[in-house]
Amino acid sequence: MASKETLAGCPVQHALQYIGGKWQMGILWQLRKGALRFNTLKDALPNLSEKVLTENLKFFEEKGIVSKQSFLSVPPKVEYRLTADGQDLIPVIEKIIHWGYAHLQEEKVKKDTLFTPSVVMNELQQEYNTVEKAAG
Amino acid sequence: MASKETLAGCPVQHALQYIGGKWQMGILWQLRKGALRFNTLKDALPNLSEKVLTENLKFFEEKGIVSKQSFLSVPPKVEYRLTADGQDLIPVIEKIIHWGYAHLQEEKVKKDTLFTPSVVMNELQQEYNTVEKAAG
DNA sequence: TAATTAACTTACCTTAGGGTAATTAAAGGA
DNA sequence: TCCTTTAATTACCCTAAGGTAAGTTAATTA
Repeated sequence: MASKETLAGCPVQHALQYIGGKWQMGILWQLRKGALRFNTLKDALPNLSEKVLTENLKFFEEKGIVSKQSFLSVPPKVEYRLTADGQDLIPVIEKIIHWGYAHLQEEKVKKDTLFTPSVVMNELQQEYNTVEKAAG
Repeated sequence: MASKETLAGCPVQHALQYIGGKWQMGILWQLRKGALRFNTLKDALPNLSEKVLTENLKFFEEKGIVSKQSFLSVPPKVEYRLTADGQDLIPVIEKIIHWGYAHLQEEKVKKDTLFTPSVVMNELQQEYNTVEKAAG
């Protein structure tokens, strides 16, 4: 996540530092409601490895998007939460998720449209009926 | 741009196909007002190479985000424009640019804040006074 | 005849993001 | 004594995105 330092003069490139990575939006989205522990976060995002999660959290922390709270205990307990700047990203991510959701449905419906369009629609709506499941 | 086919079931990953690339938002943003020729697009986005522009336009076309119109002439003339689906992405990109712009200013101001905060602010506002310049 | 033009294509290289798997710390429990 | 737990770190590897530079096309123009 070192190359993300460059081209900071452009709003687009700047924003891309925080949302362009494969797991970045997923992580931030999970944190939108409050603090989460490392493993909770990890479990919420299947296929996300510990290494990548650590990397991303460290980057977010350095950039002031996420804050970290370590409890001195054994085994360790660490909580992550969004800073004010991080919170500002949530509506942005929300908009992206909405677009993705809408056009994902569109795509799936196009493929099956010759068969059972309404059935497909219902399946999709059940599958994605909560925004909870939208990121990850 | 081949790996972007995978993980299509997640709205976030789906959207990332179209906005996660270094130049994707810049290209789409330039096209927001109407058709542009290949070289016009290229000139509007400094440091974007022809190869990468071609790759991205081809991808967008395959995905139905951008449409292409070739005029049979020598030298060739080709125009690109957003499809309806592509247009849907503009408000999303707009939101991203707004966030990037705001937090870019914040960052720069933090660095120089001990010296001439109001001067810095003015410079920044002049530098970025048009949304035109926001993407690229 | 040679140069210019627009929109590519091709070949090559570099890098960084991400994946996999093993290892670490210290305390408490079986 | 060994295992478990949590939050990392470390050492790899692989791939794809992107950068660089040169070549291609065919008609027009100097």
